[in-house]
Amino acid sequence: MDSSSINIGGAALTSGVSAKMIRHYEAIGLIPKPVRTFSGYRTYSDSDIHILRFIKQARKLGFSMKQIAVLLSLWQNRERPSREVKTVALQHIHELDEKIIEMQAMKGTLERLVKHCHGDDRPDCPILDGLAAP
Amino acid sequence: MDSSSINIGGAALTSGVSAKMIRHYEAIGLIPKPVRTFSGYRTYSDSDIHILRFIKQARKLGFSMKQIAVLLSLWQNRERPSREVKTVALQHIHELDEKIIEMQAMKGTLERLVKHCHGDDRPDCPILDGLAAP
DNA sequence: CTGGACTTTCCCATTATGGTAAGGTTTAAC
DNA sequence: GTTAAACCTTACCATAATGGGAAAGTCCAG
Repeated sequence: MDSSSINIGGAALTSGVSAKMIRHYEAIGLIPKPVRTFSGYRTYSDSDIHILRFIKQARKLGFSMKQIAVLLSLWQNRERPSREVKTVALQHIHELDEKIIEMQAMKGTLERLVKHCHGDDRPDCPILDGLAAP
Repeated sequence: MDSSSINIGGAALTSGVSAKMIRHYEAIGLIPKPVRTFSGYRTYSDSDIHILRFIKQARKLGFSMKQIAVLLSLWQNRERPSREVKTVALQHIHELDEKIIEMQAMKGTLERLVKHCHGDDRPDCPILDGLAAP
């Protein structure tokens, strides 16, 4: 056996991607089908691990699987224009921004309601009032 | 017919909750089963609409369905201690905060990477490098 | 050679929402 | 009075990314 060839469990450990998700990424065509042993076990090379690490990192930064598919193909294409990579990243930053702003608005509204709620045994509650009358 | 009794379409229009979701809320037991006409059409009263509006507003503030179930029962209980409502709201604010912080961290990392990427025809790209080497 | 740790595939669950299809009902227009 | 549009019903499927579990096969160390 090639010493750099490992089972899915080892690939999960060294890449930080769960075995479950490695199989899933394979099923949706995000990663190439790995070589199988005679008995059907998947075996992963260093290059496979590298790909998994890339995916893991992109997930940590919140990229969607579709965006990651694009990033992966750009990563593997030596001729890519960095412009295309930057476009994907900028778009994702924009999405993050919109979600952050939306959540901050929710938080602001809630904090306003909470501030006026006694939060004791009494039943009157500006929070419920605020939900009932928008 | 009671003039304040409307079909699911009218309930959707006046509450802002889609007919699809009204049926769904009924299916999961979040709202009471509405009266049906002889032919099986759901009919909604003013009080039903009021409930739907409450749910709609809570969703706009990002509460989960489970939290909304709690809020609804507190809303309908005249004896509730406002403390319990406040607890739910504070917990949700906390969740929002954690998500906001996480997304801001992602955004910060991405902005750092993007700043160093030329974004032109050249293939070298610090964004891809950053994803490949965490 | 046996038991434990691993692997395989398959199915189900999550969250909240939407789409579609096949069929019944109501209503307004002719 | 009939018909067509606009509504309603249920049932199933889909989304995004992840985890859980079962049943069965494989590998290795004692």
